[in-house]
Amino acid sequence: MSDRSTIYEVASRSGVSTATVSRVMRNGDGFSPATRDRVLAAASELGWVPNGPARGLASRRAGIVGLVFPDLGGSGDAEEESPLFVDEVIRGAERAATAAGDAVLIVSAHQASGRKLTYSVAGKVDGFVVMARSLADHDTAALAKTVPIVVLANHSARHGLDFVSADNRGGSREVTDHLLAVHGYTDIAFVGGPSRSPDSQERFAGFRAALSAAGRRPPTAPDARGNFTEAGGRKATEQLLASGRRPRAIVYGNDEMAVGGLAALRAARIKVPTDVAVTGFDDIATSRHLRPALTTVRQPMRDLGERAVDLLFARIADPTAERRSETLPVALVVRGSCGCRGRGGRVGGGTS
Amino acid sequence: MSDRSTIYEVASRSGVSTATVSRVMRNGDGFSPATRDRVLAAASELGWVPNGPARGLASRRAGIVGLVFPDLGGSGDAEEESPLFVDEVIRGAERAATAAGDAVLIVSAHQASGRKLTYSVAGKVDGFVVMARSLADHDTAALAKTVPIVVLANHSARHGLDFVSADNRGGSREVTDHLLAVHGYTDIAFVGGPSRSPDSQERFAGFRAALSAAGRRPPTAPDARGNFTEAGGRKATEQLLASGRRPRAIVYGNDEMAVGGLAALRAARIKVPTDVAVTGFDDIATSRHLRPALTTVRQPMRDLGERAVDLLFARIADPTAERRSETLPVALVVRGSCGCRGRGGRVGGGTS
DNA sequence: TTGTAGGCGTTATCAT
DNA sequence: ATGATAACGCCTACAA
Repeated sequence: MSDRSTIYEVASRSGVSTATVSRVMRNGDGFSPATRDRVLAAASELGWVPNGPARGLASRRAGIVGLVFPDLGGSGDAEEESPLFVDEVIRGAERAATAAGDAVLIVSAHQASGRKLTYSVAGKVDGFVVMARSLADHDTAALAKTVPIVVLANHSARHGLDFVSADNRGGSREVTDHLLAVHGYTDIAFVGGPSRSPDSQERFAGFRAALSAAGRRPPTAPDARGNFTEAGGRKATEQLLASGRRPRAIVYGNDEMAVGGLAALRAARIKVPTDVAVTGFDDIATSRHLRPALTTVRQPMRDLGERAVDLLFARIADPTAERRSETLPVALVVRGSCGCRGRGGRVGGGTS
Repeated sequence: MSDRSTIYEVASRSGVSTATVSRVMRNGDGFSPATRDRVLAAASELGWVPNGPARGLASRRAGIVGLVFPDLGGSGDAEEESPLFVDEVIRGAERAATAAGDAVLIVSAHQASGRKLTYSVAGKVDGFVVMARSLADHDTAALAKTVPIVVLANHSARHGLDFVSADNRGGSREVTDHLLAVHGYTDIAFVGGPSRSPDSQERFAGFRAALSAAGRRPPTAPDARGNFTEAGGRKATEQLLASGRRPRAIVYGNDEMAVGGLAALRAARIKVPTDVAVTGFDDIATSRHLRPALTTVRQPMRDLGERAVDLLFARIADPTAERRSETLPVALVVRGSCGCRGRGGRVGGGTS
């Protein structure tokens, strides 16, 4: 009730040594079924569970992996970034960690507090999965000197860190191809995310690749940019329209911006997809409820989290192994905003 | 690089004792600025951070709080429950914990694996915040015998556990009042959630209270029930219509079901809000993008997480203190689905 | 302001 | 199959 009991009490209560209790609690072998039952019974009666810290200290493994994700500026009412993405990744990570008997410690990082905040928990985990844009590059690098790390983003190749990412480029190319090939649209605008965002860069690259492959000359820069938020997408679209541009289709860097874009287009009395087709990237929950429903690209968010944790475990197991990375396939989700009829489901597989 | 250094190395490298290094790392006082700098420099050079487990063992505090949330059946494509709620709570908890220098460990619990899963991490944390419907009641009770717990749900009063919840009853009563007083609707149906869900029960109670206060005789049971999912809401609505009932308004137990309901009504060629008004509960992200946008009740999800963690800290600090509980106010969010014009924002405050 | 030393509750190594 | 018994890395009185 008050003071938690220890392995000693459980040991004496069940008439065995602490070593045996330890063995039983670790599900290993080296004890008879009878002994096992006695120990478990004693533990249960005392409401005892092995002390994590003591365990971690002795075994040199906390049994906890940390997940650093970008702080979604909870202050205002403006959704700074798609929360869904983060949450799904968290779930995937939790699943993979649990499967391996570990737990997940979450850390929200505001770019600023990055270093300090992260160090305060670095000692509590066996390693970190660091999501893109949660830490400044140099902070990530510094952190990597203290504990094993796997980055969840496109780049970081230059940092020599393990990483896993979605095939942003391939997905972007796929939607663009769809617009080009299936609908025959040729004048397509691209509304990108932050210029420094690797994801944003990759998606633009995919857009360009599709255009090039179709024999068209791709632009050297996005027609407009937003910060991956709904408001940003609206503003970027307004600018695009204000500049006099009237593309037949607009490829947005992500769903949230597409949502904002849809609002801007509606305000400008431009019909979607009749006058202009629209596509996004991410497939957030809202997308299928819009009208027209948004044609977009779905990322395997859960899988991203899982794979990142798996790579982390591998890295922890062998700190000197060669650098590894994985790119997960994405899937085109065709709905109404591109001009296709009905609310069709996913189409095609991913890219490698 | 390979083996992590210890406090001893940092101590000798900076020419002080381990006690002093410890003091510096805990941000306490009792050391000169010069010493502080030397220690920090040494630590930085060695890439050293205090070993969490060792620290936890010695101080008897892991510096970690656990958050148990319901497993959102990641298997199928059906969203079993509003993920937003869980995620926002997680964020709130993370914030409160961080503010106190602690970290948050997340644990997804499938009703089944509840006991086992949870015990495997019970030793790693100083206490748990257990979200509603993540653990069976008896598992929660059992867990509470091992570590301090705060429940995030309406009931649990009977278990004598601390808890924090949103004012489900008040919010439900408020939307219903709105339908009654502002719109003058009298024939209002209620589509509830799982009968065993405390949230569901409270919301129905609020619905009844509003009706009673308006001099109408409230039903003894919801007109239909769903499992808080979109599919469930659709099905429940179809049943309602199939039974021949044609209410002037439908109050749904949550937003997801309202979304499904909207689809069912559309399929039945029943116009919202012209023919029938609709309201939800939760204010999920999708709600404001629907058309008509959904009138609903917003819960202070983030705050719920924060308060729960705060209560947990208090409980950890004083295990023998009296039981405490808190009910947080909710806010009515009036949009188009109830019949109000435009996309008005929030209205009124909460209830106590 | 700083140092000394015992102990925190397990795990893991060696025995038996 | 089961026991002794050193670590494990840090905190925290207690001293100085």
